[in-house]
Amino acid sequence: MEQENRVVVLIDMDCFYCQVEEKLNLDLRGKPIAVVQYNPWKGGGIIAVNYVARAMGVSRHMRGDEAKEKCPEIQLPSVPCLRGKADISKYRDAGIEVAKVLQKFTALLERASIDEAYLDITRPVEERLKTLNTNLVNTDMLPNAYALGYDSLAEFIQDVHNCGADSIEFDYEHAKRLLVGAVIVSEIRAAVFEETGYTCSAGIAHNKILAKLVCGMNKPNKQTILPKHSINILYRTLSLKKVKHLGGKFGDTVCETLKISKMSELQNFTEKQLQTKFDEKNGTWLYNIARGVDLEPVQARFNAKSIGCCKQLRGKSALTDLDGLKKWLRDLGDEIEDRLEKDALENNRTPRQMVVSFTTQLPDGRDSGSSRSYNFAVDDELCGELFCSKALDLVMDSMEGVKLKDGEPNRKLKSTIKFLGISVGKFEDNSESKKIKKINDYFGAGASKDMTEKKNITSDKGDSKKTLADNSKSKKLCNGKDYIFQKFFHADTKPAKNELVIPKRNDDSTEAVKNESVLASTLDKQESFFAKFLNNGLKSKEDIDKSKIKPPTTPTCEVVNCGENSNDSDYSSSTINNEINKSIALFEEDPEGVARVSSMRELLKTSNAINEDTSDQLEEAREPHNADNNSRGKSLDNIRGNSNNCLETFECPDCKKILTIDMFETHSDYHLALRLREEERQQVRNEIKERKTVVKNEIGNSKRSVEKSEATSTKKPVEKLKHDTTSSIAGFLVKIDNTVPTETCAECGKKVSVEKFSEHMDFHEAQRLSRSLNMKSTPGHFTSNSVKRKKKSPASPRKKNKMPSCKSIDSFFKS
DNA sequence: CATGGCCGATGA
DNA sequence: TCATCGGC
Repeated sequence: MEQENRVVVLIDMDCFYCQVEEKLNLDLRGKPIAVVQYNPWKGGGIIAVNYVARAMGVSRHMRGDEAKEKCPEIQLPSVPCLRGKADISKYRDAGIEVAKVLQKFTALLERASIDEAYLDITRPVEERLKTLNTNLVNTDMLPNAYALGYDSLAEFIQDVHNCGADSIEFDYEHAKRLLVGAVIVSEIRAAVFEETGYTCSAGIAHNKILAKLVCGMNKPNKQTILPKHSINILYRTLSLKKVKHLGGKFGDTVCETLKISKMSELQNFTEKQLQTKFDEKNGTWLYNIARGVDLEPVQARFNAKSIGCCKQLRGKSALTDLDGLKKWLRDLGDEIEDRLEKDALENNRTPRQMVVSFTTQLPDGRDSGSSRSYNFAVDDELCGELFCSKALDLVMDSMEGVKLKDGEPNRKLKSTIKFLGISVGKFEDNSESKKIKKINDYFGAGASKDMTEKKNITSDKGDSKKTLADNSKSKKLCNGKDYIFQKFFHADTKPAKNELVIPKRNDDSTEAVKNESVLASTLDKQESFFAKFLNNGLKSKEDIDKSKIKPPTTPTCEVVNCGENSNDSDYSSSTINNEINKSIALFEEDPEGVARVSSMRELLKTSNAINEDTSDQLEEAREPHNADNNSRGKSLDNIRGNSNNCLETFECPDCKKILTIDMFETHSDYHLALRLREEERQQVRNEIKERKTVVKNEIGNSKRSVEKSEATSTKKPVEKLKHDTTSSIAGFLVKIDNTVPTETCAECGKKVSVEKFSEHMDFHEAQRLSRSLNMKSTPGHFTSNSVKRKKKSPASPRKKNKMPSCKSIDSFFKS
């Protein structure tokens, strides 16, 4: 699964905002429409145009009034306004709805924008190859699909069937995978349509940039394959500026300094030449992309790393006084509060930082942008009021306050503000702090004392003997580990020897606030549970052995939704990403694993395989480090080391990763979550299959098929699982027998048999974890009244020559 | 006055 | 940490 042989897909929703409006208002269907915002002035600015309206010459960059001239019957639904700003929340929600469908097909999904997502389906393709004979793939399985460089898809399929015998350049193994990928993408797009009613287009290639490039070649509601041997055909006429990252100033300088304009011309330069003309990094990037190579991995990211809102304050609305500034900061802060509230419910996370940014008019007339950040204190109440007041502080600070006039505390600002924005980011997972809180509660009164001790340690620069190893809470912490074991394995475990230090988030407000910043910086370094799993998991046994010499570093992970960053990482972020991909790949290699219900039970059986030797060696390895922690920084590192490296390790029976005991809970939940998702994916596949047969049956007997369609599509997902309830993880949720005593789950309201209750709670735990992994595990739902998909093979005139007519590739793109 | 409001990445 | 860029 080398980077060059991936199957990467870009899914792009067709004129998304228009589709959302059409779904919400049936009157708009089939009519020419454009979505506008701020309609008062010249009919508002157009932000989306549907294809009916495009055919009549309406485009973006037009005002509503212009569109009306071009197309008098055009409908102009308007983006609602909230607090004086355009409110795009309904489109955001729609985007999430779509992404949730996509996510059922692969966890390796990167949401690139509100309506776009990259999918790495390399693994699913390999899986499908085991059961699907590519020679049986035909155009009926690929409606609305195209292969670049071919006049018809059939010719490309024929090439694959012939193993590309006609052409020397033909990379059979790769083309075969793209073809199978295209079959999967057809299913994905069908599922999106079935479940949401939205159409989308897709590009299928071996990397992100190419997938993005070809996605736009056939729209709407179409998908395009880019076989390797067609890249040069594409590049011959492709403007360099159409390639992602080259659309801006950098692209301009590349074109100017090299005196080129087409992508293919970039191939005339050596890597060295490109590196000297630009810099090393850009040089190799250009060299690679000129040959269709882009190694950028698809990141597993569902949620945005930041949530922000801003407002352009042009002309008269520019801010000149303090009241205006306050008013807008309050509105922006309130919007952030609203969105954070929703985000916390959906994603179980909290931001650690806010940034306020603004632009002001300089004396010379030029605009100047600035931004200032604030890290939330532990006891900050994250509300609009706080955002507003902190933002005000930051703005005032960097603008040197208000200008005073005539003794009166006047409200004139030093310079007018033309743009204002607040955003929050650096998210931290709530489940982690909740778990920590739970453990703290378990420790009882000791927790608060521990906190003060820790504060002293972190702030006490010179004192090296106060390591965490020798304080009195060691015993209690051992009990805490037992507690974790008992909760998740319902079994007694032997008392542990090594201490487990739990980092604490909850502050004791009665304590002095002096050291708050020190504490905050300690928390800066705190990793999410999942990050710890990943970073520990990516160490092989050999690495652990090596760590006898050098204490293990614990790189933070920036791929989880918390968006952790790390400066002291030994691993590049792409390496970490690869590890995520691998762990997901491991899960995908085991589709039958669904049958094994309780990995927790299995883990219990094998949990005795604790490697005491390794842990002892690790303990030794850390000693010299402990002895040398004079500086505060070292002391902090030491705390991290203690909290992250619980010293007993074992091998996960599911994925063979070496784990530490504190990762037990998280790791088993992780596997459970992955299996659960796989089950969902299978459900989607079965649904699609079922629906296809239903459509076929419809031809023969329309009445009967309607009944069947109703029967299959209106069933609740849980009921659908009944037939294989014994082997299914989702069987946790199914009440098998009415006579069995049940208990109502406080979390989801479902009735669950008492016997299965603990497993049910585990399920919720897994769900929470799943959320923290950006992999939501909401059961698939098929609307019963959604329009059935009509299959239609593209009736394109079949030409003899394989090379396409030399129409400029640019002409495929909308301006 | 006139793409505005997003988001992510990067380099110093 | 902040400024700037790129793209939807």
